[in-house]
Amino acid sequence: MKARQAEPQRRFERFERACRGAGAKLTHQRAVIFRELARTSDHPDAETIYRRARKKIPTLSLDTVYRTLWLFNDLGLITTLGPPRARARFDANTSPHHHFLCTRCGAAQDFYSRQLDDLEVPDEVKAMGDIESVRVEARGLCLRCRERRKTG
Amino acid sequence: MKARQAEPQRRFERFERACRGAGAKLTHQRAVIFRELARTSDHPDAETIYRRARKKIPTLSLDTVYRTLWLFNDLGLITTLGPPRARARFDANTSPHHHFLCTRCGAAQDFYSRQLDDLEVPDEVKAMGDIESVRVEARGLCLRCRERRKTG
DNA sequence: TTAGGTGCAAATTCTTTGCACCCTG
DNA sequence: CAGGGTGCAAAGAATTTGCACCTAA
Repeated sequence: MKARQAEPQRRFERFERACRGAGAKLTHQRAVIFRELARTSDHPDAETIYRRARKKIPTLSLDTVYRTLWLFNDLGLITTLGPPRARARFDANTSPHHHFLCTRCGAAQDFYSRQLDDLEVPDEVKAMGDIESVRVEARGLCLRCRERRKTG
Repeated sequence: MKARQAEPQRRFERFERACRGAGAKLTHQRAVIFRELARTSDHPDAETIYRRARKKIPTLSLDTVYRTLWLFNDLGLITTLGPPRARARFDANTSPHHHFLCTRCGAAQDFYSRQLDDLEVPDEVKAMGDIESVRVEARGLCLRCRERRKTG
């Protein structure tokens, strides 16, 4: 686990390539923000990243952090926890089920699978706390958005 | 799939029991909001539920919807998509991995499992769109929060 | 009756935008 | 040097809170 996380350099090179490939400039801010996110595994929010990055760039502004993070997200360099562009979303279905989330529009669909309901997680995870539920989250472009991409 | 969702009555009874059990009053607003959420599987946000519930109770206010939803969440009657009390959270780890989320404090931890990386989802899901990733999301009380619950 | 619940309005918190200046390519 | 990027300040969303009245138990 430690070993897998110790690849900041590799990630940074990937970041450079992605920026160049997309014609996005490689600014100091972007580099610092990316490194700050790549060095941790605690899934920080924008405010937290802002606080940390300011130690390197005291003049950095929070809105730049937001813009930069969503750019990275669009470039496929990072992802978000939970539904994309999240605000709180609720689910009254308390029976075991799983989710498909559209990365473009955020739409969610339930799906069912006996096999997935009984998934075993590693002991390592059981040691993180008292597990209440285990669900599968599939992400991708939903049919409607795939259609739209072709059209508009 | 249809069959499993067609249990609004059962859900509603569960809702009544949970309210009574917790000493929470069974108000008209709560009943309507719960039913509105239980009847759908589209994982609406608070605003959407508000719009729908207003057809039944035109004087309903948005803040009541919020209060009610979080109450239901605390009673274990509903859950949220993604991290609890969500604001956007970011992840620069693009290698296959999975998440443990604390339902109390929202903390996230990564975990790894070759076996879970290769999870197969039902064909039904592949028909929902172009799947980009499949991850496992385990939820529960993290060690720190479990400790706190005992103490304070 | 009465404690908890609701609606309203105002306050917060979180995120996005417009614009003038700056810097990478 | 040109066009995208940044910082600032202000706007806009989303969510929460204080308070007086209302209602289920």
